[in-house]
Amino acid sequence: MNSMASTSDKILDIAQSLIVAGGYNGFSYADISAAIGIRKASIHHHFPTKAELVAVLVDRYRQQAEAGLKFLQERSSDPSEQLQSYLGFWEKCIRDASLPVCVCAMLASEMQMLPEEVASRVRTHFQSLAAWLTSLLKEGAEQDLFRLSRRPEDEAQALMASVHGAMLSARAFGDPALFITIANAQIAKLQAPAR
Amino acid sequence: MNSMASTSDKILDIAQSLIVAGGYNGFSYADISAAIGIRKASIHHHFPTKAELVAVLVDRYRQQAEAGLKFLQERSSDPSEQLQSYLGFWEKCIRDASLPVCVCAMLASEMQMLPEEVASRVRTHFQSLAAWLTSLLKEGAEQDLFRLSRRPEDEAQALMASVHGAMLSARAFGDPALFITIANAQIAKLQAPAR
DNA sequence: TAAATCCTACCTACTAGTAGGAAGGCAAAT
DNA sequence: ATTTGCCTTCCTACTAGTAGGTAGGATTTA
Repeated sequence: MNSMASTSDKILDIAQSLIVAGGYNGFSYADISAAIGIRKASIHHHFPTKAELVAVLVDRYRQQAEAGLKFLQERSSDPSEQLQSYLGFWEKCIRDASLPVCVCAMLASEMQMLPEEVASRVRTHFQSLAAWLTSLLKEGAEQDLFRLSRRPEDEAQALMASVHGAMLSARAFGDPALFITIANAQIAKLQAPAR
Repeated sequence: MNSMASTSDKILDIAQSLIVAGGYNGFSYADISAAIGIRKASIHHHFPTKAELVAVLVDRYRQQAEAGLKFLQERSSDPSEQLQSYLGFWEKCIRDASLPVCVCAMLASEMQMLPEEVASRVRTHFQSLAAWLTSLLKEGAEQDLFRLSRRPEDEAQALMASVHGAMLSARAFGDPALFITIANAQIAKLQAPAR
């Protein structure tokens, strides 16, 4: 499966795992070169500059994310279930360390020194995720599954922040289980107010 | 005031502002050198290695943070007020860009490739902040100011995650106001369930 | 044959870190 | 009082290694 992946995809795969480990400044072409057994210059053939590489990487990540969210929407019409699936996805990624943190969350922390072509794409991902969560909360509120104490837009921002913060805490404490603990506490706040 | 600060303090000040901008791998001795008009070798005199520099920096940051939190506790016995002051402090830091994000939150994102002497200190800060928030929430719950839907420890983790995530979102969107919007939404969830 | 892919070999700029000396402050010995 | 010597601070000059990136040739694929 990995052996028949194209070289450029392999490059992006490795780059992504290096970015989630150490951010934009935490990896080099030499690192990728060593990881997939290809020379530095060959990587430059596929991605002339580092900024371009990461820009393409974020585009690919955003596409995958949007496809994934769309899939969740289509699989279940229950907003509560969709939210559970979304958080379950991340729980799995964090538990098996396949993607211990959102690529864009990682890059967002370095926003101030990111090349503009990367920064703008990270912003776009944040916007699209916020929009997805907003419509999810809106629907959930209409179906009386969630009780919102703020505008759906603001609640979505709060939820997104919780998820990103939970990833950070899980990483800081070296405890993957902490992610779902925090996420569940947040869900409880969305559902509890009724009782 | 800055002119009578010791050289090593000036080094730490600059290093801190560089770290919150771009993380551990986002600054170099040359950057500090250029910023305070001292040679690279002189910085190595004060802090032999980069890991040592950042370790001392985190120690200083943690001391300042703990002193600040203690001060908030002493200034007001009202947990609700203490929480407001804590969030107000960060709102100001983010608004005037003096400290747009917690140093340890920044470093935590790079946890996996941090020197152990730095990583352990970052963990310690997270623990001490979580402990402070836990006792704050516990007190608030006893005084019927907060309604907790989970153990105080878990609620504290959720709150801390929200704060860190809010910092990240404010940065990603380039909108300092977003921090307090998210923070207020979180406070509302702590207070609202009663009605 | 032509394009895509990957290579060797190289570039300049920068990385953290070191060796060793100059300048100044300070305190004890003269 | 002045000299001696130590200590701190900062310097110039340098190291080995790494950063992103390039030129141009070889090999593979269509």
